[in-house]
Amino acid sequence: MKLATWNVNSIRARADRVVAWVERSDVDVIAIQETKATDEKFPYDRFVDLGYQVAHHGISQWNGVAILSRVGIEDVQVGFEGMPSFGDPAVAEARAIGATCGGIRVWSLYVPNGRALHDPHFDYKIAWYEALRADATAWLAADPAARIALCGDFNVAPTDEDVWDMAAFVDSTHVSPAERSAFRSLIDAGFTDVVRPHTPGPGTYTYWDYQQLRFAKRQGMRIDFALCSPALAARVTSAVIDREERKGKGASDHTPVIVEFADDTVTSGAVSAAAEGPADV
DNA sequence: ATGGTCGGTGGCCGA
Repeated sequence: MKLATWNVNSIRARADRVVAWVERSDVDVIAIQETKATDEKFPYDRFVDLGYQVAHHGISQWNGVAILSRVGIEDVQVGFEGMPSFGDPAVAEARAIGATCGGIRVWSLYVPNGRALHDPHFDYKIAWYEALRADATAWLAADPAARIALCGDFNVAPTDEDVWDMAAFVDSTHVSPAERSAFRSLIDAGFTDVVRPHTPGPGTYTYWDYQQLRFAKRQGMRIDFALCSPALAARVTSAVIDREERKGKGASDHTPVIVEFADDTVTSGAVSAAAEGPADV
């Protein structure tokens, strides 16, 4: 059972490339961020044709999150309890969608960027983290055996080795103590970065800025994660960061991150040959 | 060269 998370940076500009990646990657569930599309403009058919069910939440040309699944997609939830709003007037942005896929509670999350250390967007980012931590803590408290995956673009490099050079990040966002503390609160709440043990650093990144030839110079950041609850983390067999997908014309500035779980992890919702095939013969 | 690129949009803004 394979689960991926990927900030695609526009699903319409990148539809062919995303479809091709999904097709050859053979993933069962994909959490997508930054679709940059309203629900009306999301290319549902491209993925339905590949056998996926689609849940998308987009309300403007900004943000936008989706979950694609071929193991069922139930109890879709837009946003989480207490998720902060932003702007004047304050609006709830399209940064979180959850769904249960094959017994796993999957969240596709696009954490606010923060923009600058003293920008109102930075306070929004910290508040967003705190609300997520509070809600995620409640989910685990309600069911300590729950299989939960918090997937997405967390817009924080949790450790110094998650950026190419700390000297380049003086007075920058993504590495500040407040942001790292906010990220760590999710870890402390019981969620594990299950990819890191399989993709050790330094130099292992999920994002390279389009500017300044960052990819060619191998100057990236590890900011995309799949944080799993204890019961789900225990079932991980491997994980990879698909650096190849960052190459070439028309690439997103983020790469897909893929986690593989033990084969019997899917517990319900799957429409498979095994479920449909002959029994008691 | 104190920025170099993208995407959505058609006013520059966001990353």
